[in-house]
Amino acid sequence: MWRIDPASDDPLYAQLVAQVRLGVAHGTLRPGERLPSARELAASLELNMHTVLRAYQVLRDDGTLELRRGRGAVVASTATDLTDVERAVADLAAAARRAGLSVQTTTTLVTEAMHR
Amino acid sequence: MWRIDPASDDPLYAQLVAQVRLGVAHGTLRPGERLPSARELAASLELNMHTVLRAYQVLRDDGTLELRRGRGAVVASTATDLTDVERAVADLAAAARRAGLSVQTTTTLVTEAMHR
DNA sequence: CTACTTGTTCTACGACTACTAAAACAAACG
DNA sequence: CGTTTGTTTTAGTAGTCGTAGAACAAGTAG
Repeated sequence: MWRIDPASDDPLYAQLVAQVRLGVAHGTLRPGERLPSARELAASLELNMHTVLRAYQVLRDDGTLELRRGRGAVVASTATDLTDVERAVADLAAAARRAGLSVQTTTTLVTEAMHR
Repeated sequence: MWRIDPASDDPLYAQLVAQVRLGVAHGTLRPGERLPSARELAASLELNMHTVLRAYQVLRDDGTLELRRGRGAVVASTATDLTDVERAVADLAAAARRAGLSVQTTTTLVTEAMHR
């Protein structure tokens, strides 16, 4: 885990957010599991503590993580079954690729569909 | 068409990009059709010409539009059938909503799935 | 050919975001 | 108790977003 690309267009904190979300969605990160502390993760990734903390705070506001002083960041207990979603995602990816759609156009379509 | 929200978190040019992409995907904008000139659209939306032009340039680099001086912005001829994609998008949106996933997490999953 | 339209390029500015940095603080842990 | 860890504050640099004005080049239309 924790593959950060400083040269990416996406902000560093957003990359962390996406990775945690994917980990939780895929079951790699299980509810109750503890993530590295902000200082620890920042040191190992050669980032600033605030950058890591910002990602953690986004995920806390999102309901994905629970943050407490002295304990650190813990994955919240969501416990939803994502098999349907995973299959739908795979189907969409295949259809979009077949149609020659870009990733951006595809996510734009998804965002629009979910905003209704 | 052309509903811009200056208070949105998304940049103005990104909103324009998304709307053109959706228009092309849904068939509202057909290949060969001409979009308003950058100055014209900027005036009617009360934006700066550069903001509109930036959106047009993103779409040109994307292959969605063709830009030529004196003529303006024209929808490129892609002509792909999107019925499969539309159905897959609707299925995914339903599954994600059923699982209680946020729009962001869902698009993150889609992005990841298409990057493989 | 001429006049007009339209995209292209350049410089510049103010506002905001992203990231880093150092420090001090408060709550929970062992 | 001391340690760990998130929280908050202040500060600086770099980059993006949007606006603005101007000049330029390649097409279009008459």
